[in-house]
Amino acid sequence: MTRPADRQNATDMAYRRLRADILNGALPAGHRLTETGQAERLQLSRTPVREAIGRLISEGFVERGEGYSTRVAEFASDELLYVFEIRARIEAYAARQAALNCTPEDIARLRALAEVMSARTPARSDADFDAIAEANEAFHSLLYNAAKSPRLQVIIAAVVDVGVVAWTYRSYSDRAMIRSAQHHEELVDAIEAREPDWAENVMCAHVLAAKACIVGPSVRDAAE
Amino acid sequence: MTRPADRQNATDMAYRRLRADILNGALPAGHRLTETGQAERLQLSRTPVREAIGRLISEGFVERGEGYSTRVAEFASDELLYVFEIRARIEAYAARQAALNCTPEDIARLRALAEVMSARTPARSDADFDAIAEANEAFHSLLYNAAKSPRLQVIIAAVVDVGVVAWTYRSYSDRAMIRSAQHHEELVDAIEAREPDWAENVMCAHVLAAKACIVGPSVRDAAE
DNA sequence: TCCGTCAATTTTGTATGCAAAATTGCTCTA
DNA sequence: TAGAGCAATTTTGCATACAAAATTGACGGA
Repeated sequence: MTRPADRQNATDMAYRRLRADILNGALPAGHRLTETGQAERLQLSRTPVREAIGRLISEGFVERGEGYSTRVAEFASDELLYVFEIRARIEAYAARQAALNCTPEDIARLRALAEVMSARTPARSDADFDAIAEANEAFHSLLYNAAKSPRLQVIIAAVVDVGVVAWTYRSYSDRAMIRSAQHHEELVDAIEAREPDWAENVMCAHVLAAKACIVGPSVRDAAE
Repeated sequence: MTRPADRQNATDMAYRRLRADILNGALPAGHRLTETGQAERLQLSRTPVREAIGRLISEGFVERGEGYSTRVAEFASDELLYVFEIRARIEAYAARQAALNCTPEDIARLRALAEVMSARTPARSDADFDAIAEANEAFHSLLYNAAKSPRLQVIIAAVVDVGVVAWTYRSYSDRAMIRSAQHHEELVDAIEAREPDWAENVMCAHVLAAKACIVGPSVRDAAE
């Protein structure tokens, strides 16, 4: 068995599974990772696991201490604040580029996703939450892809996913959820109007609003 | 020989050498990379070279096409513009954090570096150019480290180094060089004054000025 | 001459072997 | 019993072997 049957290489699979397990908490911060141990758990040899861990280290999800100590990275609470600050800037730029470059088809798809979110807001059931989260992810992905910059993809992988560690719409109040849905609609309007400044600032507000929902008002000013 | 004598592992060495060769043009954009070929060139086995190439791919310096085709990534000319736009935002944020977090020792070191640059400006010899470039790199590194965020390090590796592909002070006019030196001094002043907004905006201007020097006025508006 | 087909070579993906460094834990001594 | 020292195990880093996929090139037919 040199190649998994599902037409996808083992390294990528190991990377995705490890990252997913870190992000969803199955591998909690501080947990020790050994190549052999994970290889056994994922039913792979050391090589793909080793490469996956290498990528996760270079992206900051995993840390190497002194000696043979490889652990899931801890996120200092203010690190999460920084991440949102960086996200606000990067995603605002992506929105700006989208306003300049989006095709009409892209805009139609964005609008459809924004409407899904609005229709389900405020969420009242697990199905609502899941549908909103899914549409939200698709919305933001579409936006990143509209700014056709490989560099932007790398950055977003490094930053956005980290923010997601602690992220869930379930921590949003009804007001925050309604506002979030309105932000998405406003973004589409700004992009359709080809107003890069508008789009940029709405997106910036959107991310900073998310930050406030996640970290809570009590520590809101700690980063500054 | 399992460990190179110079107390540094082979994977990191391969990564640094490959990246350096890409950035300085020894491995030009579009050049095909094979694991075996580079392993032979760098006098290493395939494993560390493979891991290094994997990192370079995830950072966007190297691309995999269809099939067995692995090449040094091409930078579309507008990609370089995007990179400067992203840099302006990220580095401005780093400067902001520096204004908030720098220690007095950091500030003293920044000032010393800024003074080195000013003293050599405008550059009249290769020694001047080299000294300025070195001080400039040290200055910016110090700034990134002041914002103690691992995430920021990853982003900067992915973005800042790319901008350096085409970068050299030699393409600066005397006026631009003088302005650049003044920007550095102003940055230190803003940081010392603990004025995050001032630092942020000076840095933003600094990067956008660099963009104008690199890409030239003729294509200055192409990104927008 | 040009094009299709097939075999040889190249390249990548994965597994595994081996050595060095680090950790662990056991034993022996005081 | 507590602690120091040493041996066994674990873990990582690198090299290499092997299989599958892709490329290349040569050969033959039209």
